Amino acid sequence: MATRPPRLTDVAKAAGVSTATASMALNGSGGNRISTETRDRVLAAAAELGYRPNTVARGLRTRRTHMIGFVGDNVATTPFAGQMIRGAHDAARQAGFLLLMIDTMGDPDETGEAIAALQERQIDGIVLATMYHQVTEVPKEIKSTPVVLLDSRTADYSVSSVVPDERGGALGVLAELAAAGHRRIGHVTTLEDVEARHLRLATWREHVTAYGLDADDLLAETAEARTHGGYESAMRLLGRPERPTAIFCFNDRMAMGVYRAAAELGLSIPGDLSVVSYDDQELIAPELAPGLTSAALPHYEMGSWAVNELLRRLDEPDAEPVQHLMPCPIARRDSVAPA
Amino acid sequence: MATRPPRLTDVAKAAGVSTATASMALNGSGGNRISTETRDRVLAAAAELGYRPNTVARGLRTRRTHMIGFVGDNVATTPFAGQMIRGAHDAARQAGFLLLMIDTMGDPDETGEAIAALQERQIDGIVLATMYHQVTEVPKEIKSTPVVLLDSRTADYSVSSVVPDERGGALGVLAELAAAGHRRIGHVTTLEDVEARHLRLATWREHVTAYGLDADDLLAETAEARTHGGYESAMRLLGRPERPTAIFCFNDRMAMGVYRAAAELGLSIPGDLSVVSYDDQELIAPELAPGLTSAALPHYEMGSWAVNELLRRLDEPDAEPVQHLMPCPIARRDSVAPA
DNA sequence: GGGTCTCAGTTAATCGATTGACCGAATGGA
DNA sequence: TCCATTCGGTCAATCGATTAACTGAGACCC
Repeated sequence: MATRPPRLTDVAKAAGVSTATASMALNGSGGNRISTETRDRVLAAAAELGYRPNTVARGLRTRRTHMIGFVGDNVATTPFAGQMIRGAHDAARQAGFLLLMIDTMGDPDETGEAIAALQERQIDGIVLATMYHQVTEVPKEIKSTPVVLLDSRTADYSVSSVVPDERGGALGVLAELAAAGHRRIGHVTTLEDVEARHLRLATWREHVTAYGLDADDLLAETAEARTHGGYESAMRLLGRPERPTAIFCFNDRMAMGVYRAAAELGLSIPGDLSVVSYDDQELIAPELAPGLTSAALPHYEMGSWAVNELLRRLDEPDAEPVQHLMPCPIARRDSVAPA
Repeated sequence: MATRPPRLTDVAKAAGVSTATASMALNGSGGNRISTETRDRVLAAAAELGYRPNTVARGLRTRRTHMIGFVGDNVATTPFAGQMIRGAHDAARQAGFLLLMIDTMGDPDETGEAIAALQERQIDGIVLATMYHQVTEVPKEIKSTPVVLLDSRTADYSVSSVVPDERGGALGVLAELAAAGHRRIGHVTTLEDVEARHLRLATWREHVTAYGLDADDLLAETAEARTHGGYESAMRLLGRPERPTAIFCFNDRMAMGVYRAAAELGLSIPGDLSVVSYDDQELIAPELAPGLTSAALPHYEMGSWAVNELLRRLDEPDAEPVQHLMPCPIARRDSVAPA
């Protein structure tokens, strides 16, 4: 029981062949130099002994560790991280890779350290994930290591990246409102200067001005992207002389505040006010009453896309970098009714 | 730029010493066989070249990879996972270790595969994490690999483990109610047959029967552990002739339903009804109005404890296994008022 | 019969570090 | 003066795989 796990030598000995032959038989490499019966003998011996290759030794020789570094800026504290990681994890697993995870807590120094630590371990590539859609730079520590950006992009598009199609998602939920006949649509957005804010805001602006409404004039409110911020913004928005018949929220948390404001003002959702939002957070959107129609951030898909793109680049290091926009599907619930 | 990263040989050559000397100088090993000036020369050369050891080669030789396998049963889909992972991650990082993560989706076959995949990569030890407090078995694939259980334990306590002190947490929130003078305290619990349910329910029962109340008779309701389940349970509980003045909820999601039920019945919280709960989920407990008093699950602390215990066992493989109960601090908010 | 292929393997170098065994010079003790 | 230590290093084996180069036996062709 306390014996060491079997090595390739043991398998070779048991099958009566050299380690070279054993290696080729097990890996199917070396063309057809191994006869079928020899291969079977080796395979049988390996199974018999419960042989598992030592991938550290293999990695030393082949310079491939089948490990991917996953560097996140706040993996733990955001509810989105899970799906991103799982998407990446599943795609990696499928290809025989494993994820070596580091959370940098958003500290650039930490990021440098993290990348160094990963490179020391000879990871085959790196997925650089941010928890919120943004524009970043690739740390200089990454030299020739292949890298793919997850939920961010570089300013010059020089590195493969995947980000949510914010515009598409925003158009999607706004279309829900439009189809229900809404024209005066308010927007409640965040204070933070992030890509998501800009794109959602711009798309909303474009949408309402298409009706000849003056977006600047009256319909957007800004606050901290939490329940309370949503509440205050909604109170202001709904307190106006000509109140909007619908509100598009920056995210579900703010929508939660909008719900509360509506309740306080005696407005029923969706009877008196329709609400749509972004993120489709599982702990919020479906749990509110009525269920909130929201554009989902495709975290799982982005995670898996990033890994697959990275794997592709391992085989074709000189392939052109790709910028991918991942569609944001609309989760339709009961927060929209005819105007 | 496209040159290979420097190897130990390069450092040795640059410093005019053998690789053995370079290795010892860099690692501080070999006692005091290296003179100070030689050491400085080697260190300078390494810094100059930007030398980073190849830990794959090192791992092959030393049989230590400084990687810990983190196997979770549903890492992605639960909001708790993040803190558990980060606790483990931080503790590992601090000691120069990295986490190799696998999510098994709760599938036992997957777990076996995962462990094999990790062992092939020669990880130094394994943290087996479950997302909900439960009793498990250690998969037989783990033979001599050191392992620590995170948020679960074996029936026979043969493996080190850490779980939340459910009893302590429940007593804590119940004490909040007691201090406010509540006696008729209802309980809303989950249908699921999990350790958390048993311990919280038992503690509540013990608490209320201490007042001479008959727990069986009237005060516990069971439903699915979601908002709606909490809502229905609360409706039943509050519809009784002598309604409870306070409710202890299995978790925050159910508490959310209790809030809704109270609102519908025209009961104000905490004026007419005090509510306490368990889990202290960041997206729920502080966001509800009024803020919910809840016993926090110490996921971060458990994660870091598990890794530290694992690291300890790497040095002392024969140490007695330890079963640790991690305290659940009470997050006091505004959902409790005098009866 | 001699040369050339193919087949089915084996031998040995290699990946990049760590480390036990060894070694020459200087120091110290008797 | 001579032997034993200590000091400060070097040599070479080693971890467990992969793989380029080689080899011996038959088959095949002319």
